[in-house]
Amino acid sequence: MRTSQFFISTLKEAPSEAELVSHKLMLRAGLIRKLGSGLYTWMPLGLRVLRKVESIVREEMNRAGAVELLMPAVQPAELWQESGRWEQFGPQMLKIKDRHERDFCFGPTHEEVITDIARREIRSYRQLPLNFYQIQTKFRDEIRPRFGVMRAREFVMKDAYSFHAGAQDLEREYRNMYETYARIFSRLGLKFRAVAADTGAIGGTGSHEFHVLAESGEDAIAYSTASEYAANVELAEAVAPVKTRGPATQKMQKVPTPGKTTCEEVTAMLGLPLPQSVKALAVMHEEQMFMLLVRGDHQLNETKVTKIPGLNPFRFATEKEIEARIACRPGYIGPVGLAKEITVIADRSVAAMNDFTCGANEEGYHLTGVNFGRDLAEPALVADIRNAVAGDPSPDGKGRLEICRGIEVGHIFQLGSKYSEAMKATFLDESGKAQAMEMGCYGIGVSRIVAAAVEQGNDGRGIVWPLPMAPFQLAIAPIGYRKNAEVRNVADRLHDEFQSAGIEVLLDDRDERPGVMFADLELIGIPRRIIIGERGLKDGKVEYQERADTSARVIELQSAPDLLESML
RNA sequence: CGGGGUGUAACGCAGCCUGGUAGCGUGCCUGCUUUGGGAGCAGGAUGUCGGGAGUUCGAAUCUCUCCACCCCGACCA
Repeated sequence: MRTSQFFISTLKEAPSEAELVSHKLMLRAGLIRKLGSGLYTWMPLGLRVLRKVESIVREEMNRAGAVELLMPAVQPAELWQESGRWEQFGPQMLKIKDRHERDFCFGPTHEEVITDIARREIRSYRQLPLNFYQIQTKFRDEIRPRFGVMRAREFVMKDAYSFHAGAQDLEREYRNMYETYARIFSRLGLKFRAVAADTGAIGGTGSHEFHVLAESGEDAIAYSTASEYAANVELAEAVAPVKTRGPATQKMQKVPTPGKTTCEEVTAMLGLPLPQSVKALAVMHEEQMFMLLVRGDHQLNETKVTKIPGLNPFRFATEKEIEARIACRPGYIGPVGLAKEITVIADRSVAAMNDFTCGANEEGYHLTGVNFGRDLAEPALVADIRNAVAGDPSPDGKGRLEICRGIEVGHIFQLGSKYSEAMKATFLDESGKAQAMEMGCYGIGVSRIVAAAVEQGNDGRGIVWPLPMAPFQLAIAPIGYRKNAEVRNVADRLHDEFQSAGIEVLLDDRDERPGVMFADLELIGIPRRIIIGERGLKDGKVEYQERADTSARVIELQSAPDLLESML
């Protein structure tokens, strides 16, 4: 490929809307262009990268025994009403009407469509198991699209759905997909980690997320330093502290804390350590109020709270509700002397505290030296309601937890029979009895992978692609292409040789000055380049440099075929 | 959705407070020179100043309204 026949459009400065490195670089390198919020054109150069990812995903899915198909992006409402998700999916689903005023949606996912296929096509256990997949554009109307194609509304996804005669076989395929995903991300050259995950809205039993590790990732991952344990912080169990509660050693005292409403402010003022304080949060389930207690240095985990019976769904109490039921302004509320109808739920670590500090239920005052059993009743319920933090014991009992950040690029679920039952996808088993199929589903954010790779691989000069994702494997940069016939001839010859050997080579025949060429080639991140100049050619030499190298090395023009050899 | 911010040339920005008919850098076009790290000189093109309404002799600038985009958003009780 020659630049003159291709399209490269780089920017010296990134558009101001871009915040993240990957977003900036993808715009500057001309990989993508924005059309609207969360809507991006994949420019020719970016599309080459996207296709690379797709084809690796496709190869590995095929190798794993999955079968590719392609479902419509636009789906009739009836299917979604049948599964109950037409309403449930909420505003994230783009709903549209056709000319007959019939309801459709632009598919955010395809469980319904594939289950419909399965119930029509699969009748016998003899046809099972099956794993169908597609690589396709999805649309999810995100509340806040951001970071370019990292969280776009329209994006490319590989989604696979498997069907099984029993739970055991589902588990087998789940493991198969787990291994396949690990192989895919390894082949893509990404640093990643598989973590246990919450099943979220899609439902089901077992679930793992695959995260590309990056500081800018939107998800926090807790992992053990001493074992394979890794989980999304949403899910990671914050185990009970090893230390049990100590005896009460202080008298409860009411101390004035005017204007100090946060645990940080109160402990700072009183000269106490932050972990000695308790944060009280008033939440509502319908008309009932609950008070949740977490240690001052901990954070509430809403997902965990939702799992407490009787608290799904819950919301935070308004200022008015707090004043009506506790007779106190927010900022000073606490569990002591609370009305009986307010249920107190304490985090495990709070339950193990003695002599703690909390709000006094009186504006401008907090209590110190508070102890359960003496100053107030034991909490009605002790549960895990906080986020795990670095230093917590690992839930598997091996080592301690560390926290890192990741970008979710894959997610696998054991769905069970949720959809097959709702949509009556049954098969006849060996005894001729109709049974609901067991299902699994497996997603990969293909377009997000591209952004994640840039996030993981970049330097001051631009993108550093993992070799398998690079838009071209080799660049030829001739200096004085138009002016010097010998330079031109050598460049053309090498281009043709490499190209016919199957190397994806880009010949920069724009006749730009060297600085411009180098800057562009480095920005777009082509992993290897050969520089051809009059100077070196006199001695039969050219230069070779890899993207990560700081300087080029001079090689014999004669040895170019060896170089080619090494690339194949 | 709530809060904050920004919309001026392809990109980055100034001008707005204090109203007087739009500018800088980069990029783009032409010519000459140059050619090993984003060239120099000379010449040139490009703006519904986000849209609409209003105030005014006069609006990028003031007022109202709509739109788009960006950032933050459990709580810190």
